[in-house]
Amino acid sequence: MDVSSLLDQLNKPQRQAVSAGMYPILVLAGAGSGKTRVLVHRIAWLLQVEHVSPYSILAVTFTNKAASEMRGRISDLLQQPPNGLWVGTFHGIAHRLLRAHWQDARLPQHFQIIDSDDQLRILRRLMKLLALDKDKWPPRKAQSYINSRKDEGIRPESIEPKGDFYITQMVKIYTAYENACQKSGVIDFAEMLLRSLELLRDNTALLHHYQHRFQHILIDEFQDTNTLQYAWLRLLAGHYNNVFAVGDDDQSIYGWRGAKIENIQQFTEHFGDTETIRLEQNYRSSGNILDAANALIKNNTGRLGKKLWTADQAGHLVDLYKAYNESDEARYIIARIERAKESGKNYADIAILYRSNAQSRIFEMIFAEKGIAYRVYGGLRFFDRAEIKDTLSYLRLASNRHDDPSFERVVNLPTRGIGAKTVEHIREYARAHNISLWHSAKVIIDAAILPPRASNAVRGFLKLLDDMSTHIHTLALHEQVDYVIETTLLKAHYKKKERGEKGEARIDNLNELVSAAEGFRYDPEDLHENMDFLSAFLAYAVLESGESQASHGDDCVQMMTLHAAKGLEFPLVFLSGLEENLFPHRMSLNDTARLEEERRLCYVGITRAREQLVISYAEQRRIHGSVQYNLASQFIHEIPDVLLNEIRPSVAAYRLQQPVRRTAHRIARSLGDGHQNGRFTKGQRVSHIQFGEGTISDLEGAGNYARAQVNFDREGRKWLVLRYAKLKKI
DNA sequence: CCCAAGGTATTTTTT
DNA sequence: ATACCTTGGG
Repeated sequence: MDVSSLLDQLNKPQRQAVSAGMYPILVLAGAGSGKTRVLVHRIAWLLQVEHVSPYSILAVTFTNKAASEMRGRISDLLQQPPNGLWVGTFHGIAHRLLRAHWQDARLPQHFQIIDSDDQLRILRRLMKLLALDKDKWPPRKAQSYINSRKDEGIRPESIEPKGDFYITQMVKIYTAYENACQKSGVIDFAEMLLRSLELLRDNTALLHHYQHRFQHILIDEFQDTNTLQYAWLRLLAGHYNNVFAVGDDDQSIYGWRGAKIENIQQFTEHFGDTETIRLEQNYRSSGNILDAANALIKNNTGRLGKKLWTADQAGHLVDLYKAYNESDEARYIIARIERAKESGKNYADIAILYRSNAQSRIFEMIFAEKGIAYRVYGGLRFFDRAEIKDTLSYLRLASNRHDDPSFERVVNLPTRGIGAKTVEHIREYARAHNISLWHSAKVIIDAAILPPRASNAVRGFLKLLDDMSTHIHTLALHEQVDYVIETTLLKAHYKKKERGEKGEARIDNLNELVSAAEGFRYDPEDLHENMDFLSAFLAYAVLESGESQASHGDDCVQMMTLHAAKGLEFPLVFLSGLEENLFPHRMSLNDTARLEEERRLCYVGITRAREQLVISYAEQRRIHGSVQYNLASQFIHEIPDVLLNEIRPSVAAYRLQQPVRRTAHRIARSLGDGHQNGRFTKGQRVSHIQFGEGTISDLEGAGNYARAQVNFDREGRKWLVLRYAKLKKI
């Protein structure tokens, strides 16, 4: 391919980025500015102009979807698949490294990946073992503690509790958890990255090999990297330092799960001689929408700075609808969707975005009422379903019998007379001898420790596993899956246990799993990486269980959270629920950094719209069962009035049907605004029969739903429903 | 072993 | 409101 044609299709800064020299480059790519295009063209440039071997290029993304999109677009541009080129997610690449070097990574050859669900199960069990009261020590807290430490690259050995009891406990749990995983030959998501970082760090020869191999490293969505991923990149890029990072600090919305916006903000400092290129021309949204986005994001501090512009028309103003309540909001939006459909838009071109998942409900109800097709993104994914995970657990045991989490999951599923007591015996023995549950069960049977009935049941289970592994080897993957579903009686179990729709859905899913196995092809690049077909499928199931992001299919209205909307675009976008306490979320109101992340989230939302953006908020909204009265979001006020078209609500009939609520609304509002509620005010000292004395720190709701948040001297903060709490003023 | 009742928490989510 | 989980009884 000739050089000019590669650059011809690009604008000036894009060209500059694609054809930049061999040094660290940061591309600040605004929303809709063609960042994937730049990445793909950069790779083509390296291959065709710089004559870099595909073998020495590594491209890293966060999601499987982004990775496959990139792969597809590279193939399209080159008109052939780029063999030898590594394109994958952080986890996918780490996984590949670990498979290739399992011994150096101190892993069993058939190690398995566990998801956060499995992780939590393990922790629950371990914490029970450590005799920790689960009310005082919630396993979820331990889980997030462990994951956060791993994301920071910290092992338990290097944590110094310094007398802090809480940290001492967490370290104890972290250590026990690590041992348990190691013993079972399983690794969690964060472990995958940490383990591969350590693999490289501790093996000079390996490190040099990969540092020399990957002369060019490209990263997408750089603003989302966490400490560990960043360290991993720096280590791997350490020799050539040819890092090509693409990202947008204004779209960093994953700080709450460890992403460090500082990584992009400090790129220049960390990598020394770098070049920063800004892609500011937007090819997506019309002028007014962009102006609104720019005006909003201007309120954030510490930005790297960037101003989107478009050659496009100003287009429509941003519509703003002030709804009476959430139902009014939903009806208005859906009425507009119907109108848009009539004037020729497809449902699939329309998205409703919201801050939290619970907001989708009211829309769903009205869509159902009107018979309009819709799709909600971000539900339970296929491979996360219980019946699928049950089946996979059997398959995992067939592949690695020491996989304790899987053993625990299916040892008595379907019920086969192995009760809690028996399992406890097996666990006890396993613990005492530091062996896996499967091994323990085997020994226990031979030693005839258990009562005969339990013993027989366990023997039956072990035999099932044995038969399974011997039979399975001669079968094709989908036959293996089918074999397991049938011989373990899982299918029969679901058929019997859950009659009706739910059970049928489960059976369908099991059949679907067989089809998935049948259609499963694995990357030939993995063939030599110590992977058999089954292992590859199991890894795929955990690692790429995805498809929770939008894909257009049937013509239906798209509904999703703002987080799920990142990277997507729609001609018509409804941004709903712009109220204080909801968006920005109440949890983020008191912290500047978090508030700024909410603002970036809003920025992401606005920039999803191509032609028309409609923002809405409700004066009152039912949240957690009680009515709240929120002010319009501060973000609305940050958009200049000249860009907004405020829509006068028509006095709809249903409004008039609810005069009682309206009165209640007025009363509550007058009370709520003064931060008082009936007899109580903020700051009032009160006493409670059970919790003792405290100070009221917040009030909300009205009538029977009125609640007060009380900061108790002994018990801490609690929300109490005034009607029941019987608080006494002091 | 299963079911019902009661208690509790309820932002965002990929791998 | 509601979904999820725990716990207690049959």
